[in-house]
Amino acid sequence: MQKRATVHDVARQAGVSLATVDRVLNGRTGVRPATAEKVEEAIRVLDFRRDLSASLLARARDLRVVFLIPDGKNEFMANLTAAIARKSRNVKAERLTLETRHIRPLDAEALAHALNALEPKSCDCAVIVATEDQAVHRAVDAATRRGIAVMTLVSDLPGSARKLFIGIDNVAAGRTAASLLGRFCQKGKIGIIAGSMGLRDHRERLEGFTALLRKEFPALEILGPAEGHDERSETEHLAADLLADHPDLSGIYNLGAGNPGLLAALEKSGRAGQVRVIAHELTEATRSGLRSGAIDVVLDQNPDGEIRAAIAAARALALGQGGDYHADPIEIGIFLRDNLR
Amino acid sequence: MQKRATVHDVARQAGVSLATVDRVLNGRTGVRPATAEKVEEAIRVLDFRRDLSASLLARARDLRVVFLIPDGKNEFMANLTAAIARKSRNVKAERLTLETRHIRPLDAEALAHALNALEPKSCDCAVIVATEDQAVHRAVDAATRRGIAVMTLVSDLPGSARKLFIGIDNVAAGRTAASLLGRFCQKGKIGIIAGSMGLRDHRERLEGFTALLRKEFPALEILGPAEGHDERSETEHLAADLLADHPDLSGIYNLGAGNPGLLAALEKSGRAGQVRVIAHELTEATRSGLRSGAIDVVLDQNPDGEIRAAIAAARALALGQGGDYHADPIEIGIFLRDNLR
DNA sequence: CCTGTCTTGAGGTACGTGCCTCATGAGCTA
DNA sequence: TAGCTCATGAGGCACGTACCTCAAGACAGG
Repeated sequence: MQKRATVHDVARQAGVSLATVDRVLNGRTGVRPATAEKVEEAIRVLDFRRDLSASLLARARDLRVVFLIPDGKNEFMANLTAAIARKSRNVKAERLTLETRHIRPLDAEALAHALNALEPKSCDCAVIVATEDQAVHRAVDAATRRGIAVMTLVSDLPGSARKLFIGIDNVAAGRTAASLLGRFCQKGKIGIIAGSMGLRDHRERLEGFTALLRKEFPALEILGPAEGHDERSETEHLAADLLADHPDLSGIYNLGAGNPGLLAALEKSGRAGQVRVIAHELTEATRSGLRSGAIDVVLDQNPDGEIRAAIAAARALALGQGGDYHADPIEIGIFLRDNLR
Repeated sequence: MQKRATVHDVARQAGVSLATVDRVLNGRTGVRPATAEKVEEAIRVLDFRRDLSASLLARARDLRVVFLIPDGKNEFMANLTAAIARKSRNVKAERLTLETRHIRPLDAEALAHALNALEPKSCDCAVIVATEDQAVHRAVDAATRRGIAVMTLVSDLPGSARKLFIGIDNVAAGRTAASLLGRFCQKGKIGIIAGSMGLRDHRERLEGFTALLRKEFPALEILGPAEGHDERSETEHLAADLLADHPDLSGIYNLGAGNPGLLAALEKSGRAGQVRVIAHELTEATRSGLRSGAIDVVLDQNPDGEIRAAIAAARALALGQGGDYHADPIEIGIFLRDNLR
């Protein structure tokens, strides 16, 4: 078995000193491009990889990962925060520090401001739930230039300098919902409730859902989407109207939040368990809906898995060779009453 | 923020020397029980945790994890092996070495022999796909006594000294299959095909499936289980007979392997796409079945996730304080054509 | 008392990298 | 040529743990 190459080997191979290798590896100034190229060539030849253990040990400080998570009553975001706190305990022994900062939901300015406030001295990697906005876009690029690796979580910011997106394929999630609901319902109408068409993930789910349902189950009539703004009472009204106006309603797909409202409407209509319902994210509300039979299927993002992936990526990105990291994709969790965890 | 306690702090707190702390931490001989207890008390008081980075760095050798995987034509096991190889590249930089050794399938003696051959000098942790057998049981216990942490993968060995089981809840998987198939099929007969009732995971799936189907969907009639011994041709015959004998067959649950045979039978009968089919494990065969519509749902164990969990556990178990490690549970992956990865 | 065994202390080196200082030399400008 | 900047080399300390040697003390049995 081949022994791993060390910085010493790289220095020898490149014909330079340890100090120069160190300068190149850690992006310090004072190296001629030609010399840097020699070092990089040696790294390639030897397939050198920085030893993570030694690297973390030698740094005085831990690897710091800062999560910028929307605040508020959104239970899914609270689950994310809880998942971070859980992981935080386990990674203490691995020289990792996780920090969560809460941002006002949908406040792009606040998010950009928080990003700009991060200093590379106290933050190696930022993980944000992105809002699609120019100010955020600029803040991501600026942070990247300062040497902070930025990753997007749940909601992506394509085109920016973010190193990685961690989240599910929302178009596929929509298709999956349609595929299940189509098999569940032979005929009748399917009502769609969304949070807001201003949200990228909601748009993508809707797109996947309607495209597949139209193509594969043309017998089913699509109603909506109605926008409940992820709000309990508003969602309840929408669902109540759907149920009242359409006695032949056979399914509901709620691709946003506001599930407590949906459940209340189902309960009051007396048709819970008769109408097939698919919702998103395992929460207190959706779990109890699954148990009671009011909800048939919940599609979930698996916050723990996402946090785990973010941490793994942070380790690789902050200390690794950079570009070539490829994360395991986050799978869409599908939960029935019978495989609730 | 509190600075992490080091071995020096432990020594001071316990009123002993560094050497003694080292002896206790690494299980060396020559420490009186009373002294060891003082050290352990200090560890508890300070909440000391061995620094993984430094620990791995100081050891001359890497942390070695050996996987004992059944050989043969089983595509799922091949996927496991491939997942190990994939991970192996990524963990090189983290002072981890993964090794796969192949064992003749269902050969308990061979498995026990391989376990007994492992030396603690060259193996910190063994991961086995357990066969339920006394010899294996004894070999697991013996390896544990030699200082090798043993974990079971996919198939458990309850009652042995194995530190952890990594795999899905097979009873829940069976329930999930029943829950879906019940919603898909309004009436008619459901055929069950198993590999072998001698396999623990197959028994558990069957148990979960039949219990839930009887309770929640009493209108559906259960046929079987028939045993196809995870074999292509045998499974094909069973499926062909089911289809021929029961024109009102509305669903099939294959809880074992042998899916190529099942697909062939469906194809020849001309009823692919009309009979609802649920199978296990994403493989070449089941993927193509999902794409063609012959299979509706595949329940999957997620080999990559299992290997990831095994590695995380190995790190924690081989170097950690031991007992208090708790792994994330492996989720049952549910795949339709529309969320195939 | 002596001899042997067991327990404990003291101190060192090593692992691979990060980060620091200081010296040296090359190349430039005035 | 003197004075300057920049590129590079040389070397050392530090991080926290593993593992080694050697010596000293405790305590036993004879």
